[in-house]
Amino acid sequence: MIRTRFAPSPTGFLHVGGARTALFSWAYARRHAGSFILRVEDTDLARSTPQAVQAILDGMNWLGLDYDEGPFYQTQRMSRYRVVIEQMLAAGSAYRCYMGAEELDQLRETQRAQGLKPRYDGRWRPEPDKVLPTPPAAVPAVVRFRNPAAGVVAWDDLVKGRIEIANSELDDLVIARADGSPTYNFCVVVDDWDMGITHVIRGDDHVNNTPRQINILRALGAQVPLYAHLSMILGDDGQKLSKRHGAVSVMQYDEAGYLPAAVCNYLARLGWSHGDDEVFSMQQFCQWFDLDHITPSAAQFNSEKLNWLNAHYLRRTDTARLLALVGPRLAARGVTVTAEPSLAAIIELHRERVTNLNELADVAEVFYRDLQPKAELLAKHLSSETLPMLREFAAGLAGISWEAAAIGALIKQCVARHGLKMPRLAMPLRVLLTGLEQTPSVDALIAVFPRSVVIERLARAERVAVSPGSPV
RNA sequence: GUCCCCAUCGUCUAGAGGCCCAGGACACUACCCUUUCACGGUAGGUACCGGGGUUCGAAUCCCCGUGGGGACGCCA
Repeated sequence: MIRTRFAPSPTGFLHVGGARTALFSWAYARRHAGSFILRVEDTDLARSTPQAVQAILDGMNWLGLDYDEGPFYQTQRMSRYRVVIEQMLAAGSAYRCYMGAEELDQLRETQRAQGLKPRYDGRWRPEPDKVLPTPPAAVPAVVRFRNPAAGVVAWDDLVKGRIEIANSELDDLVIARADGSPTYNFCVVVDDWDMGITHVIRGDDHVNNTPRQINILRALGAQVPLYAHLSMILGDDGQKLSKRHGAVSVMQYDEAGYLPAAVCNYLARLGWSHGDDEVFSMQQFCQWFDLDHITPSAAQFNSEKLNWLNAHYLRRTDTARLLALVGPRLAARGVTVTAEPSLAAIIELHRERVTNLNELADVAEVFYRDLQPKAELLAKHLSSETLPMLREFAAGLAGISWEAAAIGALIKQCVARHGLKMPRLAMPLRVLLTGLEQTPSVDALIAVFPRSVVIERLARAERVAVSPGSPV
């Protein structure tokens, strides 16, 4: 039985890197009919917040990443960690260290100055023939793990291949602070062990923690899980994703009008591939996903490709669903959606032309709110040549049946009678009706509006025409 | 500084010794479609970081270099 986990620390929102890690862990469990566990690593009381926990939950929910167990909170497992620490102390795989924090800082500084890797020097580490100093009464002890002194720790990383690190590179890490609280690397080990995690899929910033964790796991007599370290995701500019470099919450993609399916699909293809397949459902992804075919190198986020994918998904989403998605967005903007013109018809007409839900809302807004065309656009498309044709068209509107075909016929008629090309009429119509130069074909566009609104908006041509300084 | 990791078009990637003078996708350019803009269609340019090996043969294996990244906390 395969068991994977996603273990974020709630110190901020769920960003794309975390989301991708969660997605891969989730997909791997789904692929193998295993369990996906959510564990909140909140041992840093100072930085963890309930809002951040909620933000992570929201993000996962939006993406559709459901978990089978959890969320577990490390802060609720403190008694368990304490028990394990006592066991290790008793077994001799951990020991108390009375070296103060300043003393440690000093040591590290000296080592660094000498060009050495800063490490604890093992002065309180018990050895067979070693005489330990007398514990100072006033200094509270930390507990350190007694890391093996010799040999190498190695594992076959499922993404990066075999990684070996000499134990001599590792020092005896603190597993319990002076106040008795357990530290990160230790909690992870106990949790992964207790929760029976078989595959640890996480960011490759944890590669350096892995040998330490393996050593502790071994000291505990626990089964060592398999590890897969995912390389990081870089921002659009190739820079590391950070708050100032556009690291955004996945929920911001929701706000920006992206579909979760598109974001998932995009994230899935970032660092993972299945031949030439680019567009696939989450269901398909879960059938295909495996840990081979994951790239070991870092990937740069590409918003343009995400946009393309989103547009693609938008085109495939049925109108009813889009209606439910766009409606609230319009409401949030204070736009009242009325029966006429029909929002469904507006969406139908524009769904192939936009890349996100907000653009769909933007264009819908034009129908429900009378946005004034810009003077320069009117000046550009209205002329003494087109004005009579426009009048004739507006007049003709009253007597035809209200459908795109009839409207189109009227347009062709007017254009032909004046011996002009189609755009000479289509462009002023677009601008007068929507304030935009780019719209779907005008006949279809007009058919969506109520007849009265069209006539009213076309009347604007007259007002422009009489104003002084117009090119008419 | 020490240790670890990474390296194919601008970007995401295919590629697990011959199928590759390197394939797909986004982006880009041109053309077609066309009532504008998209969509769609067709065509096109652009890449194996460098140097040494190994081999009949290397994008693929090995070594060195270079570049990038990560880690060295009583943070996670």
